[in-house]
Amino acid sequence: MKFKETILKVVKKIPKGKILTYKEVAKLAQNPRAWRLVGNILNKNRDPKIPCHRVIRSDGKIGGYKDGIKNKISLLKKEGLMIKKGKIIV
DNA sequence: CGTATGACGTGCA
DNA sequence: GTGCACGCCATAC
Repeated sequence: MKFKETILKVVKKIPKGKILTYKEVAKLAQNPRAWRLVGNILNKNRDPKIPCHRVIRSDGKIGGYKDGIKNKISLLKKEGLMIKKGKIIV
C-alpha cells in the first residue's frame, strides 16, 4: 500500500473529538520518519472524507489548512476541543 | 530519471 | 521566550 493511501486511511480512522499529531499519524502509518509526508500528502489530496483537521503539529499548534486555518479551528471547536492563540488545548 | 515540493520537527543563536 | 536554519522522506511533475 502506498504511503499516501496509508496516511489517508489512518487519518480517516481518527475518532471524533480526538486529534493526532503529524508524527503520530506517520508512526501509525508504519513510517515514523515520514511525518513530513503526512502534511505534504494531505495538502495535495485534501479529501473531504478525511478529517485532516484532526491532525495537528507536535507543538500543539494547528498547523495549516487548505480551506483556511480558521475553518480548521471551527471544526476542532465543534469536536469539543479548544484553541488558544492557535494552539490546541485538550 | 531527476528535481522540487511540503498543512513539519528539532536544534541552536 | 522567540526566531532562524537545516534536515527529512515520499509524492508529483
